[in-house]
Amino acid sequence: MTPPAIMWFRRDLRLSDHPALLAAADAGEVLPLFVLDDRLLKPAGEPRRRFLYDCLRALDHDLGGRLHIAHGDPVDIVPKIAGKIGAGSVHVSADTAPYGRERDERVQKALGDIDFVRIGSPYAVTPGRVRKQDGEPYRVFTPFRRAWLDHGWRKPAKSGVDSARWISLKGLKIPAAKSDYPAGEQAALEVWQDFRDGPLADYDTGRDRPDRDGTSHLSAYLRWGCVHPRTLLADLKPGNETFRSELAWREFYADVLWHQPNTARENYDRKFDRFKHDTGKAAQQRFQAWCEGKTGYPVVDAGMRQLLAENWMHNRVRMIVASFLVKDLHVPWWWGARHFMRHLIDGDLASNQHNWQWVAGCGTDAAPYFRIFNPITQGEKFDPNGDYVRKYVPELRGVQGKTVHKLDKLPEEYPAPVVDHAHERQVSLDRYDAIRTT
DNA sequence: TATAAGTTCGA
DNA sequence: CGAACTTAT
Repeated sequence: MTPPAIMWFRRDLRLSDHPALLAAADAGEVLPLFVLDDRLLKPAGEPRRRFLYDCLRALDHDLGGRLHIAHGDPVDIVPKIAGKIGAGSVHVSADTAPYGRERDERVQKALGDIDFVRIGSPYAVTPGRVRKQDGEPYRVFTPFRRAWLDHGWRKPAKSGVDSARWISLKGLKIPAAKSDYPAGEQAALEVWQDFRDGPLADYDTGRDRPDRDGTSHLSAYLRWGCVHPRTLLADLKPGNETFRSELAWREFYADVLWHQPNTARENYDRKFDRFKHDTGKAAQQRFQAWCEGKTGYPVVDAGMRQLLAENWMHNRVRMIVASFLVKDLHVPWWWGARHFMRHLIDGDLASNQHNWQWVAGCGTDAAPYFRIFNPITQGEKFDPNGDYVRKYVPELRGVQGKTVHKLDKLPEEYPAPVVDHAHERQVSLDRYDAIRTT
């Protein structure tokens, strides 16, 4: 058995916005926001070290957080991490007791009431394991998924033995779409069973409808370690390929970030380093409007307001708002990624940053740059009756049915469009032309 | 996990 | 004439 190493990342949440988070913080002061596999702590070569350094630096510097490390290892890299991140933001709680239950208990006691025990990585297959025959990592999702399936994984551990000990969020209520669903393994399993026996059958199309409840709502549980993906995978049937693929995407992006930790902040496709962004005062104001859900595009605004209200956003809408920020407002993708990480209850560095890169066209296996979402037609297609928009945009509650998507038929108190989509679409295509090398 | 513009085809 | 399909971006 590998010795447990416990790390977590602490960032400054605006706790006043989230009474449930506040209660959890009251219980233990800190929240375990980022948990690493202890194998990454072993001196096993530069790639692992780089992963550790860069993830932590990314989190600390880009997200305004604090790092807190507790461990029993004489791990030689800890001082280096401290040096990288800078004095004052790293607290190391050294504990030299032998590994085992006693040491776990001592560490836990030293760190407060949070039940933080970590076992194993939160992936079916540990990042870095699935490789091409020549040893190189996969850069395209579909072959990765095939190899990942072929690789296989252990059966899930029994409840209460493995996954339940992973991380605990006792007392933490996750403020997501389903109000009042609590944290913890038991709650995660109940959400899973509800989904498995219901919306999963219609997942292919149902997951794209933000006006309905067709997604699994498991993202926060997976991200916080309340449930292990192997538990879900073991429960899936041959017909559930789409949901299995969503889990595969999660593993794929973890693998990509493991191999290239710098891509948490930098373009995976370096050709995009030359891409022209808008970052001046006007762009900052548009970015602000986007953050607040005041762009004048109904689905975009509904999504951004759902994010602020619930710390969660429907996946289809995430794609729409991301496309809008990058391709209609021409803002760097990492601005949007950072905003998401600050607000999403399920925000995961690998999935978040690489899905943003996918939308921006600069990532692994990215969407072709010319795939530009039309925020109006996306709204009409996936929120056909306008129910989603009306739920989150009070100014539009008086507008009937699909009319909420008609920009020229919206009430005066609703913001005018910050930009003209057709024009900005062309601007984006022209800027892409400028960096193309074909 | 796209869109817009153009083309084909049948009612 | 609109739905379905094709194609360039």
